[in-house]
Amino acid sequence: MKKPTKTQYEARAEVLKAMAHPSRLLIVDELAKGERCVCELTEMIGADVSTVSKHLSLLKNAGIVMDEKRGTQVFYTLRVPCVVNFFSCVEAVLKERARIYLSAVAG
Amino acid sequence: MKKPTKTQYEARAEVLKAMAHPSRLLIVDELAKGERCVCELTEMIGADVSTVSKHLSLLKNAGIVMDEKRGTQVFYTLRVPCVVNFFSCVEAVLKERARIYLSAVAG
DNA sequence: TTCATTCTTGGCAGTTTAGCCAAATAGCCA
DNA sequence: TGGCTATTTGGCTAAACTGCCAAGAATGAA
Repeated sequence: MKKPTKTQYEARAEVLKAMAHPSRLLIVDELAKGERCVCELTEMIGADVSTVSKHLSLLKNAGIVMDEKRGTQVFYTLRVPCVVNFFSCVEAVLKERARIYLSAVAG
Repeated sequence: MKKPTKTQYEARAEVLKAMAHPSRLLIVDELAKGERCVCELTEMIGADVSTVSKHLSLLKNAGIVMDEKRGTQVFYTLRVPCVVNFFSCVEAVLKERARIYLSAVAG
């Protein structure tokens, strides 16, 4: 990887943006355990089905998940499981942020 | 890590959202090589200084970078270097996406 | 066919984000 | 102090995002 172009950064940003939403992170986290239908995810998230469906289609367009229709249900799975690894680093950032906050309070 | 709460997913999303922008990805990529002042980053990005400054302050609030003022210049560094590791997985997603696209074209 | 279920799509209102310019702030030097 | 450079902040507009409801499409059962 030499020097990514502007377009490459845009493509990368698109992938990250697809994950940068609480409900979509919950979806990814849940799919890491195995396939789930839209109805199951909808119940977990507690939003309108149409909202969840749009989140899923966004993740699908980003290339992160894939879907498979079986009967009236649609099951989603992670297409690129490595995205789950983001969490540990994100947690590290959050810990760091807590540290900053505490040291600011302590003066 | 048992079962992240809604608030935890929101915090995580905030971190990812901070990275989900082409210019901010470029910044992270560049800071991975070492500290840079605002002026250097501004030249690389090719946007108004004020715009770059806002991107940096966003990354800083997210806990991803930190700044140090020396003279009239402000130098930024990665506070949590592991974010650089996101790229390889993001690239995997992009490759997968290209594969989907090609198979769609091929029929 | 008709009905019920599951999911997707269209459309709308409210909120957030991006990027520019202008103005304010901070540090350095004469 | 005054001027110069580097950076941040405020304000504005345009664009993008979110979530709901309503409507449409697909499947299976009666």
